[in-house]
Amino acid sequence: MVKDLPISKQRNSYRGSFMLDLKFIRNHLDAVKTSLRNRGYDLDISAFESIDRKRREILPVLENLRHRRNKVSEEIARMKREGQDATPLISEMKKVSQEIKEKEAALSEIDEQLKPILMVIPNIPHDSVPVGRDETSNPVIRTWGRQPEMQFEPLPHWEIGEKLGILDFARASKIAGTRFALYKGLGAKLERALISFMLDIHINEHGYTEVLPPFMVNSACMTGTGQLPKFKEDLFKIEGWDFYLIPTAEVPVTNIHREETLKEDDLPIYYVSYTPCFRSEAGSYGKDTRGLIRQHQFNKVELVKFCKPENSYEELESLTRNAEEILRRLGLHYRVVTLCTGDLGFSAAKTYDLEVWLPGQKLYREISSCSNFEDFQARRAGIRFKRKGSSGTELVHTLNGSGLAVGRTVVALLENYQQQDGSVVIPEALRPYMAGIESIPSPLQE
RNA sequence: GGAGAGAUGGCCGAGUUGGCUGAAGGCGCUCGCCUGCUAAGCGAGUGUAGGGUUAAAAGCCCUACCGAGGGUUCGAAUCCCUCUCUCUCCGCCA
Repeated sequence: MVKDLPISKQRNSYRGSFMLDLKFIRNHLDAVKTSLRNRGYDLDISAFESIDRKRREILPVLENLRHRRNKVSEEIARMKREGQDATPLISEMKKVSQEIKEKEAALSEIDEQLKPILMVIPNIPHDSVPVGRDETSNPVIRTWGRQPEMQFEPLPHWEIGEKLGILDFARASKIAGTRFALYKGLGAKLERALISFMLDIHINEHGYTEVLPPFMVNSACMTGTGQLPKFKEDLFKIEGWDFYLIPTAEVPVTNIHREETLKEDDLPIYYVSYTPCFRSEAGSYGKDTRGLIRQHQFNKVELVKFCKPENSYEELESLTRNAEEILRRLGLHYRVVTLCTGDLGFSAAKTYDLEVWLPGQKLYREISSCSNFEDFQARRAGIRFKRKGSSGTELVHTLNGSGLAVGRTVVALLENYQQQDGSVVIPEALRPYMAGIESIPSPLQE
């Protein structure tokens, strides 16, 4: 548990860390360029280098001028105290001051050019990430369970849900529009049961601390986790405010420790958080238009970790296992794939997707995405830690993964547990959360 | 929405007739000493980031940072402006 964390307040969000990023790119230019090309990003080296060079020319000059100013100001103070005439020095310093102002303006202009370049460079994939162009190159690394055998033609979940009277898409679109759902009766209860079920397992068995964050965040948070500035179109923004609806709990939860320096003993930190998620789904017009798969608003239970760099890859494995555990308890057949370089998200260094089997649609569908961001988000958000007995600080590594997407879990349950008579069996593990009922009965049975 | 108060180092808390304060003092923490345990006591140290020096590190030098941004000035934690946040009272409200 974290207690009384000091908040370092002196920086303006990415200024201090901004430099580290710069130095790394400068020192590993070719390697950076190559790994970014693997994920389809073209880094303009010459533009970067010329701006960086200008910056490094100005900085020492500016610092020397400031040094001079500091020294002479001391001298002026001394002379005045001793009743001497400091007028000549003062007038000389006027010129120096003017020069400092000019250099400062030049430097900040350079920073303004550099910042947008740096902020849109994606993370560098981990060595273990397979090189590939798109999702067709994602290797399956393991599979659990098997496809259920059905003696009838399975229906897609939207038909099941509407027949059972637990999902109402028509009225949802009257209330809000397309890509929204209205859950009713046992449908609403099922969604709520899954949230509690997932939270309880992660809290009680996997050691996560539950948090319930704001569902709107400011732009500093969105920049910290990497949604801004590049993916503004995917977000819902509150008009007239610096508030965005969160697209995932990753954003508020990772930003819990923005601009903080944690103690070594605090790490690792595990958080689990239920939140609704809001996504514009810009650019996915006509895709998954039916059912619960792709909604503007959906529920998700999210796992978030902060850890020391040397542990982050084993933490990724255990986080992924924690997410898988939910599917296993629910008896849902799934597979785990590693995202290849071309399919990797902007901020991630490595990602495993859990894909659940959907018999109604006869395909595997992403239900969880578990990523290690290494220090990418920590650098942007200024999340550090201090090792015992050593001076200086280091960036933490951050990870997160869905544990699980709740709406898609409902989809999987409806499609995998549908019966010939139209009812849907509730898996045993979930029954305590459903007031003990064993199935959602078909209206025809009553 | 109206009226006030405030934001300083890990914490508490000085510093507001601008100058030698990166920042008194206390607490905490670290190391050493002392005390046959514990407590107390004594001494020293104790921010972050960037740049330079170095083969590297240590060390040393420089710069920046007293909520954020801008301004005045030879010089600002100290003066002015804007913003953010926190707190108190009144009103309103789930």
